[in-house]
Amino acid sequence: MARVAGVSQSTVSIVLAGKAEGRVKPETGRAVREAAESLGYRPNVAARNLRLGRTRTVLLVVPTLASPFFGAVYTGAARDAAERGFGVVVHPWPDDANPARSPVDIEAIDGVLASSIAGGVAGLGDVPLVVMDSDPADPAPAVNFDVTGGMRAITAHLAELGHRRFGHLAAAVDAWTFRVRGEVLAEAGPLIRRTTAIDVAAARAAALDLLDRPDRPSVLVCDDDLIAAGAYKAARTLGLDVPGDLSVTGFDDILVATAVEPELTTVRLPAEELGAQAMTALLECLDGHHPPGVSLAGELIVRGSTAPPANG
Amino acid sequence: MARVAGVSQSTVSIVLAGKAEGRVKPETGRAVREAAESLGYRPNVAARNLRLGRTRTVLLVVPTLASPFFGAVYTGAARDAAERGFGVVVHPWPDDANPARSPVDIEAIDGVLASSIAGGVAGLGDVPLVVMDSDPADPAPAVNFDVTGGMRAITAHLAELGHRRFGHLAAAVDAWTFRVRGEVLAEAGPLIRRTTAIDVAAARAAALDLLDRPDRPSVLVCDDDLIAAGAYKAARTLGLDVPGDLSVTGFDDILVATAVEPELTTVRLPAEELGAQAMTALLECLDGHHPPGVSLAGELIVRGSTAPPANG
DNA sequence: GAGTCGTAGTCATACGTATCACTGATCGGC
DNA sequence: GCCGATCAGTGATACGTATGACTACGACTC
Repeated sequence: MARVAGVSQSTVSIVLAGKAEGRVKPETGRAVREAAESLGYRPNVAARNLRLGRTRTVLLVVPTLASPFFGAVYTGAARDAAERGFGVVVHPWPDDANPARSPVDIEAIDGVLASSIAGGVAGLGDVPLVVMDSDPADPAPAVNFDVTGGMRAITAHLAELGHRRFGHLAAAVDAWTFRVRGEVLAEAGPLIRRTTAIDVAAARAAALDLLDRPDRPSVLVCDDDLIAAGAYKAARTLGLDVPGDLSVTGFDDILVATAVEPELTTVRLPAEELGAQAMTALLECLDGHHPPGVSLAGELIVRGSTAPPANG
Repeated sequence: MARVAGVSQSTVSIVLAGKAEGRVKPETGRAVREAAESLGYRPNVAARNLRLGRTRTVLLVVPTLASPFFGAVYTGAARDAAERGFGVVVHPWPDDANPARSPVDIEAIDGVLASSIAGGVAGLGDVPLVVMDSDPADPAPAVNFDVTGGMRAITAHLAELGHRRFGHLAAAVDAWTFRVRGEVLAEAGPLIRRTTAIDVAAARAAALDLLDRPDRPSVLVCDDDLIAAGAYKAARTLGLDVPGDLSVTGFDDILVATAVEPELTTVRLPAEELGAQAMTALLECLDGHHPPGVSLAGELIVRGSTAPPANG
């Protein structure tokens, strides 16, 4: 390669690293790039990584990718990273994973972007870390959704419609984002609550539990759109019309929200934006800065699943 | 590290690479591993990659990760790869991506696993390649679903119920898997067809087109579960009951299939299995073998969206 | 004309691993 | 007691890059 261009290997390195400014004559630089192009030459990544001790790769830790939500987080993060020449390796961290076993080559990673919903990011050593959906008490830099605001928008909407007493289908996941939902809802008024896995069938069973009683609530507030889909099924089982006899709200605005009938009133969380902002923050950390925490607003999307309660 | 263990760097390398058999005394090996453990030492990946000229990393090319289907493919592939000490980097290839621009460091990749639905895998150079959902005429080793069998199961089920004339909501994607669906359906009997994007709203519009006519079909066969969700909405708009007035079938059995009401009759495609088998085949290729093509059977799942036609 | 400075590029080296060729030591066989 | 063989481990080297130190050369200053 260097021979073809008629220069030394050093010069090739300088030019292709984009550091030619003021150190290499423009025409020499051009000759190098042309030679590289014609030979299809690309610098060896492994050698570069070895020399620099950095890999321009960050790790994304999420509970699973078999969820369009985290797929969107990945998409946003990867786009943002690519713009700065970074790659993203994703590490799904299912509930049943053994946290002690880290199948990831931490040595090959410059930083970590973790969803707090994922089990553990402990034991990853001392790499720069940005957390998504994290407890604000967490010392690590964080990029969060304004879950409080989103939940308040829901309760305000429901109060305006005339609902006074809420049923809450809470996700049985120990994460800050779900705790906040519960707290905001509890502030808003009296409620009855049931926890459930984030799963249509489980949510249906939990919803039946809440609905099949004399004092049943006029609305089911669900921690997740999938749970809301389960609530729909429970309503149908009991012969309740949504939203005539029962209002339902979700959270996230995933695909399912518009696939069901009636379409779901929910809060849209900008998942791609979350990934992108979190990646931006992480890359700031890698540059030695200390980016401020970010809070992304959700947006209440009123669709057909909410209406005034039947009994006024 | 070598100093702590009291041996040379060579020996450390041999032990930690797992090649100690017959070359290093068991107790020496144990001492090395203990020293590594206590120091938290892990071999440098970049140096290993440089030395070996391989990275133990493969690239997965899919159209998007914001779909649980490809998320599942990833999950299966990653699990299978991890068992053999390989990592997976995923490269979403959206329709609007510029195929000429390959943002991936091909130099850092040992092989490629590509969904034929993804735009282009051309220009990736001469790396080993396994294709999923590929045209059987494609020379590359392939791992496919038995789409033909799945589609025949659907037509057989519908014929048995008494349906004679099909409406087909076809995905407007130029890929083998969708072409086959169309061909099998055309063999099965007379049909009217409309293409649509794989999107609830677009599918609803296409379905309205098929249904709002005097000779409307008694069943809508959809290339994808999401399209079926759109068909549901069209039916509701027209006041048609599913499955009383109109049967609907999907394909894939994604989450949406059980979130809608009535739950969808569809063909379950083992997406994780696809990813895993394809990865197995790719790793075979990397070992210099030529694995045979694989065809994975789908399974007809009869749920509540199909019934005999109204007019008998 | 000697000294200084800037420009354009080269040289040598180090990153941490895997592996080939090699060395001592121990041992069995005759 | 000497030879060959086996065992257990070491030494030296190369992978391809980035970079600090260095050189060659001309221009400019006084």
